[in-house]
Amino acid sequence: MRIATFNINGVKARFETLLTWLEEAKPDVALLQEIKSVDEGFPREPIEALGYQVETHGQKSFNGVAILSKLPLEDVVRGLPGDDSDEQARWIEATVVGKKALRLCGLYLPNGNPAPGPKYDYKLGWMARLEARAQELMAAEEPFLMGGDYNVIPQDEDAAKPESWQQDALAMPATRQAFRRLLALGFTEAFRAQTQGPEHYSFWDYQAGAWQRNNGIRIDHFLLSPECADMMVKCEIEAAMRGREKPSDHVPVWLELDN
DNA sequence: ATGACAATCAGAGATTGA
Repeated sequence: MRIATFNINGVKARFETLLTWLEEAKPDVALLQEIKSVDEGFPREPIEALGYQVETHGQKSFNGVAILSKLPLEDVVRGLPGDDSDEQARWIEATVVGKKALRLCGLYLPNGNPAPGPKYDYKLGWMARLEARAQELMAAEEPFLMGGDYNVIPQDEDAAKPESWQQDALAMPATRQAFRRLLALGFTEAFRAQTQGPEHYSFWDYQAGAWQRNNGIRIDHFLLSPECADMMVKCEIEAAMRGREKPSDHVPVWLELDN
């Protein structure tokens, strides 16, 4: 099974890009972030026409996540548990039923800038809730993964210019510490399990020719439970998407599982 | 230190993003 995570930066603005990508790349499952659309505004029919089941968790203008799957999805959960007052749409879960059941979690972790401040507090609080939910899922000892835009630069090698991110919410010590705490629950960070070294990025800013200068950061990740990591075949970043017409500022990250 | 770029909502320019 080939699963992709892709922050599309607006499903309306990215509709043609998304549809072409689905037709050509043919993911079995796509975890989408920043759909920036309410559920009723999501272009469900043309995507269903390509053979996908579409499950969305949207909101007006900002955020919003979705799961597209060629195999049936069951037990959809919308919203990250732990704070009923949180109205931001950043989390969706579903079980994809193939030969084995696999729990999928799609996430759009808060940016957190400026830091320090209330937005950074929200980010760290969200990460604490994420850890709690991950711990619950781990306890089930069944295969699951969490994929999405983590807004975390895990290490200096994950940025072309790490010095310029030292004071940024994506790379500050407390952010990296919270990410390490998550990993310490027993996750495999899929990309780094197979590929080492610098110059592997999933985001390039629209500004200042970041793509042309390869001034990128790696912030889109797959975390695999032990039972899921056992099924991993490969994990790759589709960087070429950043050079196409009307690109998102993020590119897809691919995970292939033998399941 | 600031802005560069893009999307959204709205119908200009502020807000958000990373």
